[in-house]
Amino acid sequence: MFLSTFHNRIDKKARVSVPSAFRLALAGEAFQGVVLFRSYRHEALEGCGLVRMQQLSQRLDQLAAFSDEQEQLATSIFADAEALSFDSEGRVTLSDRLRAHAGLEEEAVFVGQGATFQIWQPKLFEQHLAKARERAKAQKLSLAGINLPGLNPSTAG
Amino acid sequence: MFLSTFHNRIDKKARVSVPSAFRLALAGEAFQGVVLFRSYRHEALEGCGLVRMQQLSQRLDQLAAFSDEQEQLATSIFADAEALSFDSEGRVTLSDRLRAHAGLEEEAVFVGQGATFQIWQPKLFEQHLAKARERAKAQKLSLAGINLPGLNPSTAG
DNA sequence: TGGTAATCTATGGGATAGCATGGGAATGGG
DNA sequence: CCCATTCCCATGCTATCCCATAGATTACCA
Repeated sequence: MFLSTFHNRIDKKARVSVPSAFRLALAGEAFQGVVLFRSYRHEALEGCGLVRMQQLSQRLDQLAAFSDEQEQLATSIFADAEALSFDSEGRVTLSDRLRAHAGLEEEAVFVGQGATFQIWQPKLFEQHLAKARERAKAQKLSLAGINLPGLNPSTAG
Repeated sequence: MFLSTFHNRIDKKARVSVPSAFRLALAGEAFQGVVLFRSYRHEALEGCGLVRMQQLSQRLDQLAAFSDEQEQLATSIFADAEALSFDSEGRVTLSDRLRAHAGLEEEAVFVGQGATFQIWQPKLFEQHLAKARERAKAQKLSLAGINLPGLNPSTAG
């Protein structure tokens, strides 16, 4: 599981430490590294382990229940994705293409999303988070019967 | 289950003992620690075990991969949550971010909420409790038809 | 029943290991 | 032969581990 947010530096060689908590979440996988691709919705990167990408691939193969749009989306993700392995210190090197898309220069914010994570340029993430929080608060999040204290007003005691 | 209220000190290293009763409630889980996040509704922290978060993550993941709502919810919930493991004495270290949100300095009040718990700054909790009691009194709240001696005035002999 | 010993919880502080970070050396493809 | 990437080592900081103490409660035994 990817939880919390971490704030790391990108050095002159475009290397950045993947937070140890995230590395721990991937410790069981054969491929020691992360898969990164450009978010189609945000000026940010999406990331996960290789295992998840494989599962996604299988689901696409077996199920034809996806819409054309979704299939296209998935295809573009696979085409865009890069598998980056950890160096001995737990860092990965970001390509120019990835950095350009997310506006990454000297700092990166790693954002846990449960099964996946995102990488943001600090200022952009600040804006994004403010918006997300506001909307979440306004909408009384009640998706799929999810009931979380502090999110659903109805659970007040 | 998290029951009762406990009053513990926060030391200079921002460590605080999680009440042994709460640790006992989490004894069966693989991850020995707690997940904390900032409450939306209060100037306080919400807490639970990692298992609860994983269940949430799975439900969210199955629901609608790549949907806007899914992503927004994931950001609101998981980006803010921190998984803090117990040290050998059953303490956790609070981050600056968590402490700032709840106004925590030297003391913390752990408040059982059943499936979850809260952490409050003592004075703020006192105020919160007073308000909650007042409201309950005014509305003569009953728990959805549940008749519990000592809670429902009407049952008094 | 009373008194003492043992245990557990909460707390504090010092030592140590791990993490994030930076720079140089070796490697290999163009 | 040059440039870019990867590997390896050094460093400061912080978090974690480990030990010590005190108070309270519980267990035990006479």
